Amino acid sequence: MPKLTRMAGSPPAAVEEALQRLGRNIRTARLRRRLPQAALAERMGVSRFVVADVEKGKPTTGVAAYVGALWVLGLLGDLSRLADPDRDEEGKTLERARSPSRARGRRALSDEF
Amino acid sequence: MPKLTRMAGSPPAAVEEALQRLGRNIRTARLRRRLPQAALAERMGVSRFVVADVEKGKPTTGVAAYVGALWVLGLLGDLSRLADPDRDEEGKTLERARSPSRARGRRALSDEF
DNA sequence: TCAAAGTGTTATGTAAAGACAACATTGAAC
DNA sequence: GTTCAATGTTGTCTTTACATAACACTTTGA
Repeated sequence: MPKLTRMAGSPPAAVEEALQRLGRNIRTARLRRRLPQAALAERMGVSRFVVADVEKGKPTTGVAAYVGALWVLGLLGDLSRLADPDRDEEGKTLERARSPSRARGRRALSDEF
Repeated sequence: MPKLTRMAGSPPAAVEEALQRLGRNIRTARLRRRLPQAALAERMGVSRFVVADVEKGKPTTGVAAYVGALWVLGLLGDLSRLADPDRDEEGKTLERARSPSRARGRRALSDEF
């Protein structure tokens, strides 16, 4: 990836913090299971450095590394509720009586920050 | 990344499905908000192709893209519960009366699948 | 129906993700 | 304390993620 995109290079504080917390949580779960980084890495099929990056919350690391770690640790279940349409109350409100397969027409979220 | 790691290249079905569902959920949330891929991408500071990849659940795409999309859509809150140590019951059980900062000693999860 | 906007697809170039290696540092077990 | 495994750090090399651009296809709003 060229130039380091804004999101990956210097993400907004909220995104950065969310990733760091996720990394810490994964580390906590790993330590509780008495699993060295290298062992977790082996089960994921990556090098131990990727696990270290995940635990640091590195934004440029691939999703598969994060999700794979959750999988090995048996914590994949929580992921299913992420952005769950059934729980997206604001989304349900915005979607007034229609489900288009493309985003056309006036945009609900066009310029509010 | 050389060779396309096992996790990123051909993830276990559970991981692949989890990513695809997440991608679909993000897409649903975007459509409900009447936001074209390009507009979401612009707010994230990436190209529209990255958004398309996220919605497909592409495993090699950076986490920041996924989390950034959730952020723009106002769905970052759900992420904080991912791998939450307080909710990791199995982890709490395994951690019998200690919190090491390194994984040493007999491993709890060493060869069970 | 039909035009315009949204989305998908393909191709090319570039900069970084991830592997691997070697060494330093840290902390748990004894 | 001492030892040794776990983790952090640095550096090189290969492969690929992402940007950009051009074009085809599809949906929807008028």
